[in-house]
Amino acid sequence: MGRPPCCDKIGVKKGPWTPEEDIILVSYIQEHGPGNWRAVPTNTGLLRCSKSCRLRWTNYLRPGIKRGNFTDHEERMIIHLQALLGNRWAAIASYLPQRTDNDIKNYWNTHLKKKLKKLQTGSSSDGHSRDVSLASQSISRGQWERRLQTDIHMAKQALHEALSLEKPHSSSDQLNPTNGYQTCTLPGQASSYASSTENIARLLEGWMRNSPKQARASSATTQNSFINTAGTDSTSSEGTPSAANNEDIELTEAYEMLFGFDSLDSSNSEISQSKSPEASFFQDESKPDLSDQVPLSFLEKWLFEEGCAQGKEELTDISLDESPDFF
DNA sequence: AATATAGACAACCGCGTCCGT
DNA sequence: TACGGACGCGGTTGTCTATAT
Repeated sequence: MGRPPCCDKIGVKKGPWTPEEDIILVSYIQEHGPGNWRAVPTNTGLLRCSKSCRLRWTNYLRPGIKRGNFTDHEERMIIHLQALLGNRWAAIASYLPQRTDNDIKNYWNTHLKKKLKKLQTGSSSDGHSRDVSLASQSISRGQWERRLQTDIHMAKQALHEALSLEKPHSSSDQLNPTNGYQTCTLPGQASSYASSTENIARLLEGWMRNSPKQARASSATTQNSFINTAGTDSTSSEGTPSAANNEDIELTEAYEMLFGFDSLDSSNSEISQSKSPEASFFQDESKPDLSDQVPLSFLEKWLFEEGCAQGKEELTDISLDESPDFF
């Protein structure tokens, strides 16, 4: 029973998006900004339901999206965040601003799940499995606490960042943040996305070069090309993971990366990227608020009430001193 | 060369939540 | 406070491509 499907109207198109549709949608959003998806099909003449438009924009057309070729770093982030947050892909994606929740979800389902399974069963005799299962499943209290720490820290920083960023934006040509649209100036890009007609031109160019047969693939790749001009593709693709061989090192690195505050401050960390203006743009647009992720204060309380000796001192630093400010 | 199968990923569906009225 | 519309999220399906037989 439930609600009738939003797109069961006759004449609503389904299936893969064509380049033409993409262009129409991008043009419209450049003009009006994302949001009010209900109005998009009517105003653009697209024979798509509002959901489909939103999804297409959020997952593929939005600037700053990096597609394919997950790096080791990203992979580890996903594994650990999944262990921490579960299948809350949107929350996980908020730590990887260049990735969409759908992308991460797909990557998890198609690659990481299998990989972890393989490693767990395949290396159960050589001691690696302990680490893998640790990464994917069970987390010891101490580790969990440290994650909690990091989460609190990041959440606080994100909030601080967001609050300090809000203030300068008041000009009328930047749409209301509540609809998630701002003039998005991305790193290394002088002109704003919103005013960049070059994006569309590049889209078209790419599509023209490819035969219709390749339309689907080229759609993705050309999107990449224009999207990647916006984002910083720090990954350079060849990061084919070799987790099986380097699991211990990787896990160590991953934990350092995830839990060490030094890495939070490092300029090339995804986490630190999530604090960037463009990240807050993306978060405003489609990512959940960090504060949504874990009821941290409650968990902190619980931890302290548990009287866990192990991470108490560590937690004291952040949780007692800082988190009350945050909440 | 043709067919079968597996893998990858784009897109859809349905439910929950938020927010305005 | 209740209601309804809009949006976001996670799970699932469908389709295309690559590889194996």
